[in-house]
Amino acid sequence: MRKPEVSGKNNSNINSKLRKGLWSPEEDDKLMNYMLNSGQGCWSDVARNAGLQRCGKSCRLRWINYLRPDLKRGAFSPQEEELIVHLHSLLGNRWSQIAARLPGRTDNEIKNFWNSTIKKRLKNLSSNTSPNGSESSYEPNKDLNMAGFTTSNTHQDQHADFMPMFNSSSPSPSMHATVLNSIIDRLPLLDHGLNMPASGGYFNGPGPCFSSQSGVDNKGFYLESGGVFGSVNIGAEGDMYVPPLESVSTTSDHNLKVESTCNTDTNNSYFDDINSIILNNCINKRTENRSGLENLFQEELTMGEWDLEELMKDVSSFPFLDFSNIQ
DNA sequence: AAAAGTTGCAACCGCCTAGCC
DNA sequence: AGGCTAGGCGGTTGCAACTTT
Repeated sequence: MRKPEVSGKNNSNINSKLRKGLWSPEEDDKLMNYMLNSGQGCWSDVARNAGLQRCGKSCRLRWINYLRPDLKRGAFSPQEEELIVHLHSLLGNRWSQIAARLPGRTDNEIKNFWNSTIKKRLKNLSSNTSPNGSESSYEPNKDLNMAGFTTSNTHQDQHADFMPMFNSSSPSPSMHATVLNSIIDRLPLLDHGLNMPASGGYFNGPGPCFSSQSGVDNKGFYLESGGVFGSVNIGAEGDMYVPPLESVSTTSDHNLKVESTCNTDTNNSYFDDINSIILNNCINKRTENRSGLENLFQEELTMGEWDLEELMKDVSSFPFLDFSNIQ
């Protein structure tokens, strides 16, 4: 944490007035009141109109990570931990994508949680289970990786974080990548207000608000205990409404770009089917053993059985997955 | 009780992309 | 096409709080 401070830049009158560091309760009140009354617009306007001597970016961050009314706060539940582990094994360090599937949680919160609690736990597990007990052999993602992704911790190797390992009999890596992306694209995604309309429509009702997305079928899922998502419940509320799926594909250098070949106009039944297959493959299996995270992590270390061959078989029967253009 | 070490997490930084002109 | 700006993201930092010695 940082002490509240005034920016030290002297070459700009504006910058020299901008505060940095911790937010005071008064600042929080100003931002909260402004957001509740006026809604989100341009963040630099928000900062100015709310009477805050902060940059827009700082206001945005404060709102998203701390002030948003739908934030859950508090410790992560075992179910949430489990889900984070699963999602991380699929998505890597795409914290925003992971957060989008955890209602009331922010990417920053999940990132911090991962880097402190889960990494530490895995490190301990790894040192306990490795033959030589050497800590230097610790590779977080590799330990976790039920899908067999190879990992690296270097910034430049983030691409590799998401590359599946293939044996000699596997189809081409690009085909697998396509399949993986189609899987990722179909993981349930929660839009908990990070992308609010400028009109302020976000505040039309109390509590969490899931917005619909234009251009995508609005069906979504309703998840029940023991349903599509197995026994994974999110928080005390239990059941979740999950809005339509959103593509995860990205062109950022930090992430592997895998072109989705999916047709977004796909018949809903395909979404239902593919989600059943995917979620049954990558989540339900893992929730069968409910005797605690230790077991879960141990399982991750020893099984790694996310059967891509089986998945290929399942997935390839869906016409919206067109592999014909894969090189 | 005090110093040293560790942890948790809020906030910043730098990079990237999209949109606008 | 190129420059500028805002928003978004992941990585990193810094420090209060907590724990250990």
